[in-house]
Amino acid sequence: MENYHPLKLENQLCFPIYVIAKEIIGLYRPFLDEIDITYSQYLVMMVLWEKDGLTVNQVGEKLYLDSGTLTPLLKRLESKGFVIRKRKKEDERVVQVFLTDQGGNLQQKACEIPLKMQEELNLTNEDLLELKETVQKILNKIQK
Amino acid sequence: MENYHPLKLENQLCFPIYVIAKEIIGLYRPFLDEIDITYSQYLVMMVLWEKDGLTVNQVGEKLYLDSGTLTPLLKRLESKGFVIRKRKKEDERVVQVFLTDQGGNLQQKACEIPLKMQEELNLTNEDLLELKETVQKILNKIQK
DNA sequence: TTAAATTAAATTGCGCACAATTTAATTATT
DNA sequence: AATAATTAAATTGTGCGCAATTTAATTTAA
Repeated sequence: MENYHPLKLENQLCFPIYVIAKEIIGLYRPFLDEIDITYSQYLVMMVLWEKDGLTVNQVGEKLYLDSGTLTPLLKRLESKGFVIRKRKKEDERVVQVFLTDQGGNLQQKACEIPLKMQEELNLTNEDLLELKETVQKILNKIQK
Repeated sequence: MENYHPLKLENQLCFPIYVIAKEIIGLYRPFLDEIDITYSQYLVMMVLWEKDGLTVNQVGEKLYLDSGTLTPLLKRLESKGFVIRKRKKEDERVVQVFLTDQGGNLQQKACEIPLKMQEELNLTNEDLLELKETVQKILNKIQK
């Protein structure tokens, strides 16, 4: 019987998760290219489609991203015309992010993406649910 | 009963995977800082500890990375003294990557990391196995 | 055996992701 | 009211990650 080698790639937990995340994001790419946004930008847009006018901090809390990532990302979304960034009158430190009309309309174009991705992944609902539940369970543990 | 919203963040599959990968890599960081490598560099070192002298292509196949990522990464590992890159005599297009003594010795310093990470994650063996199996299952499906 | 096609790595360019620092505004203290 | 502490975003710097192109070596075909 072979020894257990904790430093072998095949025995790593994080590696397959890291790979699968990259691979799935890669599958998104052709669909997202069509609407001219990246995966990270898509996440930001989803957050704003759910609730418009959030601050940079609030977006970051939902996506686990900091201002070092979000500031330039939001500027790119702004230069594409999907959002505008406005400093709050009551507190000039705070920047709120608002959807433009174009940014709002993008949701209609994006709404086919989840279905297309489901076809792309071609997983059973059980597999999907199992994965989501397991990952969520771990995530909750890590972040407690 | 609420409608199902395919564009809501909470209904995304990839997002929690992407977050969990980032979070776990973040937990590795303090341990990897001690031996002065990044997570990606750690993956490359694990590959080389398993089999020394692989080509850039072979490392890339194992880690799902291309030369655009690996060439600069390997140069950084080389400048730290952990590997050396040598073009093959028989085929000058091919670059082989070899561990230096320092690179080989690093394995002894790294071997406590998996255990420390397991403590950090504080997951039951069942959780770990469940996650790994589910992720591997999906990964196999995606890459067929 | 020269020309064409292929291959491996390197390069270029862009967009994250994050640590650390800076800037500017606000709030809390003295 | 002036100072100190805190806060939000922006900035700086480093290192991926990947698409697209380039360079150089090798192989295949004409």
